[in-house]
Amino acid sequence: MREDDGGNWFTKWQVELPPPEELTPLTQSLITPDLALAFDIGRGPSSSNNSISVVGAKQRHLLPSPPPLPQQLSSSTRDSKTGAPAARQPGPVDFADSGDLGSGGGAGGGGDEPARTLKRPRLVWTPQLHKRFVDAVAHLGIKNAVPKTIMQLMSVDGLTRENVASHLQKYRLYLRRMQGLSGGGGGSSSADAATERLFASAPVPPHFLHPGRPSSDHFLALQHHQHLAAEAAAAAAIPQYRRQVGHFGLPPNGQFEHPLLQSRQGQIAHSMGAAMSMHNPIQSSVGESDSVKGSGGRKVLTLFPTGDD
DNA sequence: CACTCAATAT
DNA sequence: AATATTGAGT
Repeated sequence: MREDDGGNWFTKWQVELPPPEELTPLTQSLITPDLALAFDIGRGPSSSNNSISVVGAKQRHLLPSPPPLPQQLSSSTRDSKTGAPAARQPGPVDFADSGDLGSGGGAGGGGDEPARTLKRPRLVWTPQLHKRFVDAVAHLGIKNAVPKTIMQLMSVDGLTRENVASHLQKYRLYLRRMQGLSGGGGGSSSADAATERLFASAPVPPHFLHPGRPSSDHFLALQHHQHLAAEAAAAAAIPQYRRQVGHFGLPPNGQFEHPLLQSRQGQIAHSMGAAMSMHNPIQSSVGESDSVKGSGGRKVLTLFPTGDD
C-alpha cells in the first residue's frame, strides 16, 4: 500500500542539485550562545552596532516576498496551534533566546574563551540539509561515503563530522529497513516511524537499496551531479573552507550568516505524503501531533535551506 | 586515527 | 522525538 502511491515524491526528486551559483548560500555559521547574547538579541538598544543583526540578514534568494521575519513568539508554555505553519518558507525564524549562559557574563569577566567547552546546539536536519547529505552520499558512492568525506562534500559550514556520522548511522539503518521490506508488512514500528519521516523527505537513490544490481535500469537523476563532485573535489583539495566557525572568532570578513534558531516548535513541515497518507497536502493546517511538552529552553540550530527543493 | 555499530543520554 | 555522546571492536 505504500509503494504504489509513493510515485509522487519521486517526481519532486527531479530537482537535483542546485547549480553552483545557488548552492553557496548554504553556508551557515554557528552562533555561539555568547555571540548571540553579545549581539543584542533582546539586549540593550545600542548593542549590535558593529555586527549583524541576527534577524536583519537576508537571503540572496529571489523570494518575491521575503518575509521580514514573522516572528512567532511562542508564548512560553501553552500555545495551541497558532496560525497554521502553512508558511514553510525559509524564514520561520524564531528565536528562543532564553539567554541563560551565565558564563562569561559578557566581556567583562576578562574574556574567557567560551568557544571551547561550549556545547553547540543540536543540529536540525531539515529536508534540504538532508538532501545535500543524500546527494553527497550518492555521488561519493556508498563505499566512499564516510563521515569525513561527506562532511567535506557538503561543505556546510558548521557541520561537524559527528553530526554527519550520527546522521549517517541512522540513515543506514533506514536503508536497511527499506531493503528488507518489500511488500509486506507493514507494521510500522513506532520506533522508527519518526526516522522514516525525515528520510522519506529525500529521495533514496535506488542503488542504495540494491547493493549489487547494475543491470537495473538507471533511474533518473544520479548522473550529472558532477557539480557536487566538482565542488567536492575543490573542497577537499582546497582546505580554504572555513568551517567550524563555531567559535566566537569572527571571520576576517565579518561575514557570517545568521543561523536560524529554532526554539522548539515549528518543525519543518513536510509536504510529502509518502508516509501517512490520509489527508490532503493542500494546506491543511497541520495541527495535532504537536504536543509541546515541556522543553522550554532547548535551543537548536538549523542550517539554511538552500532554497532548492 | 577514522570508521561502524549498539546502547545510552539529553 | 530527534540528535548527541560514548564505548567497543575493526
